[in-house]
Amino acid sequence: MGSLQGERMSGLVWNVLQAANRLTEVGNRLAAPFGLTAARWQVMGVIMMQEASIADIARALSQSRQGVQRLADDLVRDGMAVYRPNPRHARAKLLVPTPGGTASYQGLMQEQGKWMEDLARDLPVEDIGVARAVLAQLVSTLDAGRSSSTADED
Amino acid sequence: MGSLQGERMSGLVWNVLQAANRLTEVGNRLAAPFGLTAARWQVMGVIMMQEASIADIARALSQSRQGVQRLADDLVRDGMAVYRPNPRHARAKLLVPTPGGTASYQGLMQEQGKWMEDLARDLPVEDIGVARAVLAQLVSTLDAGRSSSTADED
DNA sequence: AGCATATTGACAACATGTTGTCATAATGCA
DNA sequence: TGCATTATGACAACATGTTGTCAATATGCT
Repeated sequence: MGSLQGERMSGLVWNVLQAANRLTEVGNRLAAPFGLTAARWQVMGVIMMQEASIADIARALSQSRQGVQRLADDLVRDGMAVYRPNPRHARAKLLVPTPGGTASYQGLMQEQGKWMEDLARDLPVEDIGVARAVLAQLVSTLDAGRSSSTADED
Repeated sequence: MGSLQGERMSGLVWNVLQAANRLTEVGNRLAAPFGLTAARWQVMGVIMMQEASIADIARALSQSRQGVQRLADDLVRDGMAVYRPNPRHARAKLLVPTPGGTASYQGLMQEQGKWMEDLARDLPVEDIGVARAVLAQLVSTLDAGRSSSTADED
C-alpha cells in the first residue's frame, strides 16, 4: 500500500520536525544571554523592521493574536519594548523596541550569523537551495490546503 | 558581514520552522477524528512497535520523560493504551496499546499515507531525497554540538 | 553484603502555542 | 447619520513542551 513516494515524504516530514526541535532548542540557548527567548526574538525581529500592533505582528508570524500578546507583554515587562499610542487606532497600541531591546537584538543577530555560518559549512551550497525550494513548496501546499477547507480563522 | 552561505542557511532555518508549524497543525487535524493529537500519535507510534516504559518512549522521541508521562497518562485516560507491570522493574510500568488504540492508530496511519502521497505529488522525487539529506545532516550537526557543550541532561 | 550511582516516576513551575468568548473601537454601506 | 460588520485587545481554558526537585528502585563495584 504505502507508495514509495509517500514513504519518502514521511521521512522528510520526520526530518523537518526533528530539525525544528533542535533549531528551537539551540535558538533558545543562543538568545538566553541577551535576555531573550526564541519566541520573543521573533517578535523583536518584526518590530525592528517597523513598529506594529499586536495583530500586525501575529499576521507577520502566522500566529494567533493571543499568543503574540503575551510575548509582547513579556518584552515590555523586561524592558525590551514599549507600547506607544497608535494615532490611527485607539486600542491597537504600537509595539516598538527600546534602546536596550535594540542592542540585545543586534547582539543576538550577530551571534546568529556566526551560528548560521557554522551550520552552512557542512552542507553543499546547491543542496541548501534545493532543500529551501522543497520546504517552500511544502509550506505553500499546506497553506493552500488550509484555505480551501476552512474559509475563516479568528 | 553576513556571508552568503549564512544568509542561505538563515533562509533554510526559517523554512524549516514554518514547515514544522504547518505540519503539526495538519497532523492535529488529521488525528482529531481518531481521538488522537499529533503528540499522542507519536507516542502511540513508539508503543505500536514494542511495549515501552515512559523513559524508553522519551528516549525514542528525544523528549523529556515528564512531557511523555503526561501524554501517556492522557492516552490511558482515553482508553488508547494501558500500563502493564514490568517484570524487570518495579516502578517502570510498560505502556501498551489497547485494541481500540491500535484501531485508531492504524486508521490514522492510513489517512496519513494518503496525505503523504498528496504532498509528494507536487515535488520532484530526487529533490525530496536531497532535502532529507540536508535536514539529516543539520540534525546531526546540531546534536553533535549539544553533546560537546553539555555533557549531562536530565 | 553494602553503598555510591544511575534510572525512573511523580509533582510543580514555567514557556509557548492554540481556541473560545466577550467588549470595545473602527469601517463601510444604506 | 445610523447600523451591521470587522478588527482588536483582554481574559480564560487547554495542549504541549521544558526544567527543577524529590523519593523510590535498580545496578554496579568493592
